[in-house]
Amino acid sequence: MSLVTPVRVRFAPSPTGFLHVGGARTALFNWLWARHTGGTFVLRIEDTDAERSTDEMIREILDGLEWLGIDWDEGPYFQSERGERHREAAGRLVEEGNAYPCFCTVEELAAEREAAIARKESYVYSGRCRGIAPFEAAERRASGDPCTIRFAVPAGETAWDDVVHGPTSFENRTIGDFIVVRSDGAPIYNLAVTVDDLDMRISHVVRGDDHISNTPKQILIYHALGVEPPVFAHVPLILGPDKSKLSKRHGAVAVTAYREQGYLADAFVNFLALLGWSPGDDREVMTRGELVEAFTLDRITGKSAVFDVEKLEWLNGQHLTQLSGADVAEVARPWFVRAGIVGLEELEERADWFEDLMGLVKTRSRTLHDLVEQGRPFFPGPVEYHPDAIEKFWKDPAAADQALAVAEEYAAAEDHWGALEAMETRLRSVAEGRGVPAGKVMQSMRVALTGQRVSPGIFETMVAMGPDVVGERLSAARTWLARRSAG
RNA sequence: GGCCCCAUCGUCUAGUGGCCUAGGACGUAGCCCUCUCAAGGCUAAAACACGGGUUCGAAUCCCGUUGGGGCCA
Repeated sequence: MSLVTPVRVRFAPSPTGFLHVGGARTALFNWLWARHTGGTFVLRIEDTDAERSTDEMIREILDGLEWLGIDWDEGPYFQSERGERHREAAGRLVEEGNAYPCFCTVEELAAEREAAIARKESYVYSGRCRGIAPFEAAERRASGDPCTIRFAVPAGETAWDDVVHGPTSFENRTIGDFIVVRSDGAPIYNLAVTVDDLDMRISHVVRGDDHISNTPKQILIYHALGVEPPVFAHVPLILGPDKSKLSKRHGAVAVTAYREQGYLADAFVNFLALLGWSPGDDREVMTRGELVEAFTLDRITGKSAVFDVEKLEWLNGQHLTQLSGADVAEVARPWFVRAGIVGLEELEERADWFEDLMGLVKTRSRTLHDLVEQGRPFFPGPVEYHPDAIEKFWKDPAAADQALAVAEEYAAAEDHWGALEAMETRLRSVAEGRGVPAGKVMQSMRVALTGQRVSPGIFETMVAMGPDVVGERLSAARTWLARRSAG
């Protein structure tokens, strides 16, 4: 990799769809490389397909990038505004004999194709319009004869040293004279991309594997334009669980769907980075800074990777656990508000309490949804007893009630809220005095207080709820149990 | 169909000729911890697609086969 030329990379999505997982990873790799090298990350919107491109999709893409924390240094540039440059380049290609007008009609081309198929050969354009003399071509164009502009592919081979795949080459005869400008004057993708990358002084083109077959054409254009092509790195695709290209069939298409599902941007970025890349040591849970520091293009794998949601969940849990209570509170706050559990003002008033609460529930949660469900019972209001919890700890209502009677007696007498060890010692002695196993008391309390079978330690739970709520919930639980045995 | 890419546990990967009786992670199973569940710790099952070469030696290099994927048609 050249140390002389500054690193300039780009992400060039076409706004015909959302920012999907594959696109996000391509963007991420470019971004990581730019940040790692102190280079420049350019954003370019390839909106030349006017019919399918929408402003809505542009907003969606920018929204997705923003969520992931992928910021750009230049742009967004819009390819649609660069038609003039594309046509200039095409003109130069024609002038210098590297491209020529082709007057073949759709029918003629179809005939050529069918003939090739009949001969069991692969179809490439015959190149017969190449023979038309320039003056004749000019005359026909002037008279309004419709034509496309085709690139005159030379004989030989086009090769490059792909950072990911190593030496890669295509025989030029398999490429065929390809169209660079349509008959309506619109520049074709390969021309537009090449001219844009050239004008934007892109040093490394990092993009999906699906562009490999476009690369020789682009290299040919670079050479015809008299410049050295950039470095290419073709990143393998991301596959669904069935190993086909990841698509809507496999669930979420837009990366922002993962935001809604309760994943942390940092965890998602970490996960994406590990899909097709590894730091070379055994690290897996990595911060954004660590990723930037460790990222190099030559460590990208050549093999496509399956998107594994379970690993994403685990990673998210890891990131959640590593965050401080305050940081978790920061991201979790809107989730609690949106769930209708509590108002934002109240959360801000009880900021310290909420941070402590998040500290308690974060290790038990993998997503922000889990966090909400874990945190819900800590807010005032009636508790719903979860069937699983009843089944597991209140199977015998009489025994549960007996345990709760002990719990009530203990809680009423407890005056050292906050001293966890002392609280436990006391509960154990009260329970022992009543001949009820302490574990039984704690488990029954868990259901009474949270309605769930999973919660933080019972004493931490009590402290977080406070004596009043605990008292209320214990008696409510006994009433409920009594009614249940009666009915 | 043509061209191109790829091939290590179910999944993500380490591995660039000897350090590999193939390492880590997710997931799975078990154990420890324990008031529940996580987290944490320990353990187990689990892979070099196949066939030929090259080499004293191959997961690593070459060829072929098979399989998967992409692009074009």
